[in-house]
Amino acid sequence: MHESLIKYINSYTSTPLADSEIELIKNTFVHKKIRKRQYFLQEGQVCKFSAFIVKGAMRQYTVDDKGAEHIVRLLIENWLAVDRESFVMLSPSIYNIDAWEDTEVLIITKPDSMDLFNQIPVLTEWRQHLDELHAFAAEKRLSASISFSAEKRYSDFASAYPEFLQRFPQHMIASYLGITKETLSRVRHQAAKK
Amino acid sequence: MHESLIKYINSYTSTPLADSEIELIKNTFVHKKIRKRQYFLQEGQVCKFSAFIVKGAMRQYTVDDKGAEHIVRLLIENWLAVDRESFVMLSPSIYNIDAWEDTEVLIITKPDSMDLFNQIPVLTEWRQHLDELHAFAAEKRLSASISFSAEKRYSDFASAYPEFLQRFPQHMIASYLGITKETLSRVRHQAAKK
DNA sequence: TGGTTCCGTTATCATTTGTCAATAGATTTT
DNA sequence: AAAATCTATTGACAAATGATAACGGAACCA
Repeated sequence: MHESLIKYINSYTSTPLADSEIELIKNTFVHKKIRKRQYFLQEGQVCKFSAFIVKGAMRQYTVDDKGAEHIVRLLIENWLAVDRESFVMLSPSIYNIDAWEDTEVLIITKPDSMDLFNQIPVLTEWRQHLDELHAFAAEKRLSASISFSAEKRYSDFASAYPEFLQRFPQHMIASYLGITKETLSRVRHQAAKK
Repeated sequence: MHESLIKYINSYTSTPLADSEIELIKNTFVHKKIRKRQYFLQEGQVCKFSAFIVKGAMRQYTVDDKGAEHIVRLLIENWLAVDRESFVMLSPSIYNIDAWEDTEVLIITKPDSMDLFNQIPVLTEWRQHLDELHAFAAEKRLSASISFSAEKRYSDFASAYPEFLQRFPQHMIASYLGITKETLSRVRHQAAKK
């Protein structure tokens, strides 16, 4: 169950985890199943857990005054589902996170994660690396959102994350790109003609 | 010259820097002046320096096929001017960074910064904190860009960063928000009537 | 199996935003 | 001081995107 997490951590650290460290990780991360459409986090709650996705697919979104959903992140295996600001600051979250497929996660609380980082220093490397990747991706997405047309954003997304197109319905992709599902449908129609 | 950097670091760490550590920092960060309109980084170059802005204002932007600039970040005192991906990965940057006001910065290379982080462990705390703030801000900006109208994005920006309105011309604010200067002018006109 | 919801597409029309052009005042340069 | 450049605004028109409604088919549920 924890193998994919261990493997994932090892792929980002200079020295592999020792057996004792692996034990510690296994004892700290708790396995949990989240069924399709079930919430992992609801707006207004403090995000008490960070969830490593072992299997499945989730989405993180806000809901506006008119009840419309705006998806800020789509998540699959090997990603962390968490509202980082709420998790770190203990502030109420503005996001909802729920499962789109039946999902299995490994969850950890903030205090447990702090202990774990203290006991396994090499994890700090892992976190730094993740932070960097996260920052790179955020920068690119931001740059795309202010610079590119809907069509270009979609084609970039489709080539960067082809598996997402298979696993999430189009109206969620549209929301993630900041356009309506009708616009996405038209954009795809245009693109197909070329 | 380095006082603002020292002060800034101390404000994010649990224990203040020792005198010897401060000396080390002063000897590692190099002071540099960048005149208005002078480049700190040009597209295609590797970003060899990270620059802490002591005084002044800068902007980071891409240039598209048609020669239009798209500003991804506006920077003032106490911010870091750097293309993080290029700095870390040694890859050619897709960004330009130049000074909008006459600017004074403290610059450091990647190797020097790695040495410094090894010699002053408490700096890791500082970096983690900055990474978190950076991630929070990126999340919010992204969420705004897919969810809100131009008018709402502008008013949010204006209340979050009022000093930027004073220091950067409107067409740069517009570019940062992902709209044209004409649209921003109209949006402001509308807002003023209310 | 029959009904219900979900999903994607299409059409029409409205709204927002972009493009292009002209203008006027500030600022900078020569 | 004159010329050139930069900045912000405005108008007319075009293009992109959103809103609403209708439709058929697929998936899901009872």
